[in-house]
Amino acid sequence: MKHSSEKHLAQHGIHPTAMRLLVLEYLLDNRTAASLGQLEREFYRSDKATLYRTLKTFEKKGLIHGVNVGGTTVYLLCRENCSEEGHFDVHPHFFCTGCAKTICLSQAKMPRFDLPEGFDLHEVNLILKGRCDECAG
Amino acid sequence: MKHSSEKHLAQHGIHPTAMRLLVLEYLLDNRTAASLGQLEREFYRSDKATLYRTLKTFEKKGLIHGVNVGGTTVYLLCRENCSEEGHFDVHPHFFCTGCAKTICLSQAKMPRFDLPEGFDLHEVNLILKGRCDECAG
DNA sequence: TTTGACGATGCAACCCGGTTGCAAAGTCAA
DNA sequence: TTGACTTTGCAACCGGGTTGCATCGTCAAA
Repeated sequence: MKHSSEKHLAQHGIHPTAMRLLVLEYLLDNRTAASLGQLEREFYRSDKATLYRTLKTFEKKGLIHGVNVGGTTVYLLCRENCSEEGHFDVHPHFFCTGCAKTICLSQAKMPRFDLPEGFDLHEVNLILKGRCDECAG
Repeated sequence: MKHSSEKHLAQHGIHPTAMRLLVLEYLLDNRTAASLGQLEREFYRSDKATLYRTLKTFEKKGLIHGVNVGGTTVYLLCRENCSEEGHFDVHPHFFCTGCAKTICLSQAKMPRFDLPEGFDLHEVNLILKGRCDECAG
């Protein structure tokens, strides 16, 4: 499916290089979030900085979004409606303390929050931690 | 009120040293969360490791709790019912992108979350980001 | 086909928060 | 006073994240 990944990149205005295709396909295949460290381990031949900049490019162009999970940032593919204009798929994420995977709870709605008078809400960072179905039990 | 801080420490089984009293009083006075970095700046004469261990001791003994805000951990005083046995004051926190202060929204209730089948929830990390009443406007 | 511009890559180095080992200093009770 | 235990200070380290810079690849204009 190299073709479709290239298209995917093109749709977000990202020049498709070998590295970028590899990273994108890894994210597509893997279905869970990946951190810079994971990518470093996966693509041990290539450079940290390149991977870092690849992720940053993807994020800027609205292809993935970063979630901070206890100190490190993991990246997940965005749903359709994100672009360079902004990220619009705000939803909770679940971090499994067993397998250390992070998954989107895209179907879960973000609850409403009542802030004190005069407060202005821009962003909600919601991480649920526990064990996934495979690790619980 | 040195006396009351000492009592505060004693209640949690913490030996009251000069450093610990200073840090506790700083936390009491300041009313917002403090990071290790902030403490380093505030008590620039003293050592990072000491401050670090002070915070860790406080946390372990249930006097403060740490909240991860975009990469760095900030610490806030706990409400009454925390101890070495565990932390029981789960609530959202608000991080102001203007003044970089973190405050407890202790009055706000943690919403319920519906997880997929078989998932096990242990901990909720909820950070609201935006501007506080002083920084908005 | 050559040249030049620009983007992508690799390498090295750095920053910063967090953390640990170890020796010195302090505390306290026997 | 001694010895055990705790706290502190110093130094060093670790890992994630980030940047500067030189090199390389690509592509289009000359």
